[in-house]
Amino acid sequence: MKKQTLVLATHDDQLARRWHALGEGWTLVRANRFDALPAGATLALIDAALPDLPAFTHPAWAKLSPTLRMVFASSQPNDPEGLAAINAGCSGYCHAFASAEHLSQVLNVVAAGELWVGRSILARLLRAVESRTAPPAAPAWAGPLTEREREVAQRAALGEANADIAAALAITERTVKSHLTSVFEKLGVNDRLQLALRVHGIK
Amino acid sequence: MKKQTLVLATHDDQLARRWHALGEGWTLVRANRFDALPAGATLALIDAALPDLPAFTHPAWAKLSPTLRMVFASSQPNDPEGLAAINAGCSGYCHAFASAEHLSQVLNVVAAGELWVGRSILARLLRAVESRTAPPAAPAWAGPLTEREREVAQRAALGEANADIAAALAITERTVKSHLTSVFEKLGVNDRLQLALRVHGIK
DNA sequence: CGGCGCATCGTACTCAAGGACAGTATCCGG
DNA sequence: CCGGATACTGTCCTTGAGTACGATGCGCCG
Repeated sequence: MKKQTLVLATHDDQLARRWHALGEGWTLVRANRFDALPAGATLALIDAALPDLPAFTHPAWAKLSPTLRMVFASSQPNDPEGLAAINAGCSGYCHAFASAEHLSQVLNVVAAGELWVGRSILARLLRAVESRTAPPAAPAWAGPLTEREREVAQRAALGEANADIAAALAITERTVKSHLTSVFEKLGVNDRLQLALRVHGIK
Repeated sequence: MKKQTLVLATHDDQLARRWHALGEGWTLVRANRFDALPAGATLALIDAALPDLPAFTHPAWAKLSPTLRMVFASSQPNDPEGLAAINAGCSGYCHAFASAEHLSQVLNVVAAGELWVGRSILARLLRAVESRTAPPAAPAWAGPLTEREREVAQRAALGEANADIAAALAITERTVKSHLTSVFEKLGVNDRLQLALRVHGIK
């Protein structure tokens, strides 16, 4: 297997020496600045402390990400920064002073085209989706509601007028209002807008 | 480095032979059933097609996960199953017939205490949080709105009454209505509920 | 059987929302 | 200097939403 070129992008000589320790398996190239990333490179380990590092929202990241697989290394990793890095197009996020074994593993994974994020971030991601993949199975808001009330609430929460709901369910507008009154009371809200926010998980 | 024991849990002999190919680096042990997982094992590759596999919600998973690092291997991987597996306590999720190199990588990562999920699931996770962390950064809905209109729209979308918004912004309720009228017109909606759905990314 | 929950429908009332029509003041760029 | 955008305010009016105070019919369970 031919050695792949790995760009070590850091301004910190000490860190650079440390990173050079993971020498086997890679053709190492040093870059002192973000601007100095070699054009043809395909894999880079990027120090969060680089002086000229652009903000994650800067288009430079989007420009690089399609061709360059970037691992963002922070000396003080934290979840928000990690998420931002991944969102910016980085393929990995880890501790800058991690062990050579760990860094190698991260780089191997990323070089293989996968993404790497740590336990902590993954756990946070899972928690985030959990709360939005679970609802469809068990609509938490519909706890004490009856079947009919749920139908009406669902439609009201999507912005349908009472008259439309009545027509759709083949009942009177009066009945729709009746159901909604029950729904409001049971869910402890005052109007259909509050209901909508509740149903859709806002507030 | 002492070889770690890896349990290959599958009922499928063909798959078992295939998995035995990743022999180096592990002490391989075969298990034919979920019930037959060795008590002291610390790492297991589990076939999704196991006949006696309990549902992910079954307590058996929670009982195993603290001591046993499980990689769930499906012959037809899909995101929902992957998410369920991770939520059930598995440390990894991958394709059952993936290459030996790929499986080794997954197992190494998991053995190191990290979690492994594929690009696809990770991307889905990112999208899920993106939509709840990004909005503050780039409110797409506020395209043609003026600064003041945005403030009013934001509050209205959270269910505040016109009078409350007026009080909060130290203006007249009439002015709030005026701004909202502009907002409705610009966003092509009819009332504050539609506005709320738009602002919060529903519809 | 009698109570209870659920779904349905009626009339009447109050009120916030939103639109119609209009006016004043500021600031900025051609 | 004037047109245009923005912010702010006013009055009048219509309408939908929500509530109050009812009523009827049905199925279920003790």
